[in-house]
Amino acid sequence: MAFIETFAIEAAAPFDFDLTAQIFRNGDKQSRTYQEGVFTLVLKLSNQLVLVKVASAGTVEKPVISVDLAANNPITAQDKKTAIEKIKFFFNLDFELNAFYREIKDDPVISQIARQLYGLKNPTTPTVFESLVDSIVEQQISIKVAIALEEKLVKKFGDRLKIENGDYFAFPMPQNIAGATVDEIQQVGLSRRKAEYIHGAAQLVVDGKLDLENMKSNPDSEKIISELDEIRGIGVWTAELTMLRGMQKLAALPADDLGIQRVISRYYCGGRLIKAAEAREIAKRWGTWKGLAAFYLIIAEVKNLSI
DNA sequence: TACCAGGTAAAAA
DNA sequence: TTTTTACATGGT
Repeated sequence: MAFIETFAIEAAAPFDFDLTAQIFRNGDKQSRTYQEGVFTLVLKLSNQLVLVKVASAGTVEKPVISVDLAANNPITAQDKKTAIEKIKFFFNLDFELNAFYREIKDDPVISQIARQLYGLKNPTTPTVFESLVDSIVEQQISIKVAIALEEKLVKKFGDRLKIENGDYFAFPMPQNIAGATVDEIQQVGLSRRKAEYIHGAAQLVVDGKLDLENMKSNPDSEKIISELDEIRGIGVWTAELTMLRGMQKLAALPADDLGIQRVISRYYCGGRLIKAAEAREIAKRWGTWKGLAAFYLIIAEVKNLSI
């Protein structure tokens, strides 16, 4: 018999939960997905795994989400508190999107896209480590291949939660990865190099030599990039992607990314090939929200929005 | 079939 | 110092 906690969380308006959660609609049902209005993920809390289900319970202008926690052991007050913090961070619930919309109002291209994607937020990962590992996996390979490899990684090394007649998996902890051999990591289909990178990064976290969570509160982005860049297997692209996706650093723009170059070109340069420097130049007009603006362009491309 | 896809480190020039 | 290559997998 499972232990259940149900409650609601208010979010800063505007926020379109369903639009935001849509990027998970093809996600793995056993770890993270969005199906029929319900977003599901597994969180590793202090003493146990918890299955989290989130749905919209409000409107874009009066956003409220309902949260349903399910676990095999009693859910403590501390567990509930941590879960709320994680969910708030995951969807950036306290972030005021209007600050972004105000900054871009003089750019007709992005502001028109923003009108069509009104209330969209940039979801993150429950831990920075998860974004870092995902970013390494995604180096050089297509996003579809990367997702397939990430799913295998989660099921091979992530902790399993058996609940409600189903099996669910949390993203592997650093100690799960560091405790495995490079051979075992490579077996999910990664290159030898990437298996070494991921194992090495996990080992640094376990040894206390790399405090990824602490980087969230560091306002010096250049410092974070240079610190991550020193780690084997992590370059500027991986560092910036990790900051944008794992730390809610919405100013971070992975300008070396071919996909980001493509969407910037589609909406600003008529589709011709552009380089990172040109992408960064165009991004200057987005001020401190470069990464969030790029995220809007990516979603606009996926939805094939025109301006 | 061969080539490419949201890079990086190491080798070669 | 700058340029080229190996890397693993799945889609086209």
